[in-house]
Amino acid sequence: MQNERRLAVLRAIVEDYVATEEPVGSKALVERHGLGVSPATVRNDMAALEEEGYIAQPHTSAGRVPTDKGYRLFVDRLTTVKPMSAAEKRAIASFMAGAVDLDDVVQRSVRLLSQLTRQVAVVQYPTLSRSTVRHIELVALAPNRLLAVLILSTGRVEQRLVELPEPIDEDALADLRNLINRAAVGEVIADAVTALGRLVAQQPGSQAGAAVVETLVDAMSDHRSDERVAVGGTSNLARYGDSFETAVRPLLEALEEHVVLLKLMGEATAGGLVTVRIGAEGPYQELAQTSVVATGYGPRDEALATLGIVGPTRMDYPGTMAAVRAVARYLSRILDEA
Amino acid sequence: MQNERRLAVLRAIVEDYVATEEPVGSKALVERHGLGVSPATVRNDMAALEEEGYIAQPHTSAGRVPTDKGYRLFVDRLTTVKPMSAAEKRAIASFMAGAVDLDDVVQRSVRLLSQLTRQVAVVQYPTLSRSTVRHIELVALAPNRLLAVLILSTGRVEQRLVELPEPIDEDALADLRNLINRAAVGEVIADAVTALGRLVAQQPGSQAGAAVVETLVDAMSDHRSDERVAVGGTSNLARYGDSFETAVRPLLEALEEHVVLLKLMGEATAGGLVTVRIGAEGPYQELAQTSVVATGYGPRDEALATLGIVGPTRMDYPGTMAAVRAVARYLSRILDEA
DNA sequence: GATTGGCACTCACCGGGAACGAGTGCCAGT
DNA sequence: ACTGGCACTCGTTCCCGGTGAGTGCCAATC
Repeated sequence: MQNERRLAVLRAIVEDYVATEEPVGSKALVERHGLGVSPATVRNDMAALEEEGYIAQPHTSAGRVPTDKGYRLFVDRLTTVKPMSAAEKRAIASFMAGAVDLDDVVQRSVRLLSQLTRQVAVVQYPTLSRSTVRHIELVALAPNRLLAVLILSTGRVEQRLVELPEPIDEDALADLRNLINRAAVGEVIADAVTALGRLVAQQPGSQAGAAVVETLVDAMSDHRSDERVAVGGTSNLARYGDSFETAVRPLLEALEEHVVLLKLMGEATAGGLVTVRIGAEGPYQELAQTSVVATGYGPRDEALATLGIVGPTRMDYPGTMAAVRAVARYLSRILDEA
Repeated sequence: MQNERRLAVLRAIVEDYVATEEPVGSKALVERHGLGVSPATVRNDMAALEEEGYIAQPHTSAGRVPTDKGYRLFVDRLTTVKPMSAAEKRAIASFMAGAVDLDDVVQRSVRLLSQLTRQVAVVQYPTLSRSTVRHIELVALAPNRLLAVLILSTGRVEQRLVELPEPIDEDALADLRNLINRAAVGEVIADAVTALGRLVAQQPGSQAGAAVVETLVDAMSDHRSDERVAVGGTSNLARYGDSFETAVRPLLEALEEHVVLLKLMGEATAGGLVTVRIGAEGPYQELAQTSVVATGYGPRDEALATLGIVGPTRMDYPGTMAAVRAVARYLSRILDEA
């Protein structure tokens, strides 16, 4: 891939195909983009591009369509990230303003992202693993039953019922609460788990304490809760038009299996870097027709969790990447403030 | 509608059409169901049924298809609720066992319901309005900033940040916590709101208290949180086959608009009563091709919230109704215990 | 009066063929 | 290296006749 014009032709093909959804021919190309050469010349370039695997034709006597490899080259070398306009930025800000809690923030983000990109948006809730304990509350519901509430730095709240082997009175409960909070508050989850373990080892007497700690440790190491995601904009799937059995069904299934979904989104990347997975590059061959545009987010650009969109390989990559990055940035900023 | 056999014919048509997805003709009818009469007789009955609007033919020389009115008669008079088998009951119980919190319970319910019915399942979270306050916790995050956590009888937890106009110390916070809890715990939301209001009126001094109460009252009367629903089984939409623009897109859109969705599900009905809305009977004409099977659930059969499925008018109503009822019953029982 | 067998009729659903046209590859000329 | 010309491919569309499922009606039967 050296020839300059060939790249221009590839770019033009991608842009046209994304816009029209139809295989693009040499004539239409020179007309719509000011390539300054004749269709025949473009045809030669197209033959070369096809030879190298960047484009393909669905059948003889049809125009060309970008392959996964073609899209890949396009996003790697032919795309300049277009920054969001001031109006768009304002729209984002006003959309996110007024969120009351973490749930709300995440919900708004998916919605925003799906509207900006007109694709299915996915936002993972901030992982437990790297957040710190802000407070642990124990609420007596009955003499031998209490509710443990775990409040994390990201604003996440986990709650668990604890059945006690023996009743506990208010004073003992207050002591326990102090003890636990002193050990865990401010610690990263992993450290909090070990600190709480040590606590039990030091005080073999308290059965109630042991039960509470067990539940807390359980909640902290529950990786299921790392799998929480919010999904939005599924109605955009209706635009897939053809190929329902082959594209939409597996995607809908993936969207319900959060583990699968998170694997699909891939590792969260920090610092404004947006990951693009095109078609068969992803881990599931049933989803060979879908691409993922994702990035990480979190306070102080820490990539606590992933966020992004899932859509057909035929999509507006530059615009989508810009939107994903912008939303991740706003979301991170909000977590910074909280 | 008096003739006994005509009803049998209608029932047979509905059952066959639901099973085969194809317009059913007179000959196939007498063959598959032991009607004991000739096709010609059935044709006469069918002509009468069509006259009365219970069935229709897509075009001349095609079989008959039930109309909304036909389905309506079918579910009203021709259907006997088939109880779940023991195996199914066991499957349900094991599926729901081991849920750790309210979120988890609701998630499992949607999943279960969508698998049982092979339709899109919807479960509304228990409404705030009729639940009682179990505990209110105030956690100091900074001298002039605290987190208010509202724990309700259904297991729901709402949390809000409160910015204080002036710093507050630990003792004052403890006092405030006691005061608030004494006023609100055990009360229904509406009563708790008035009780808290009275509290502020009696103690005009405390600005911090006023701020906290304001936030709490706000959270309690926030009707947005009544609109929380969980949706599952969307991949079953892929089975719609034809009619994507007309049926699937509006449905996907409705599923994202929780307000719309709840209106669609209708009023929650208690006591094992299952509501069926067929096609155009619902409030949205874009969803004229979809039916809703729903019921209420809640502790002590109180209908705190709605749960059900959304699917094509052409569905297995008896089986679906049984599944919806069974899941609602289990869910209610779990809330009873909590 | 209800039921039935017979029969003509309708009409969606193929399958095949012809016309069309977008798009290509190649080649000779500039 | 580019371009105009040209033959060729092949999917798409339209038309058309055959087929068959299903109907409505009628006269005959129980």
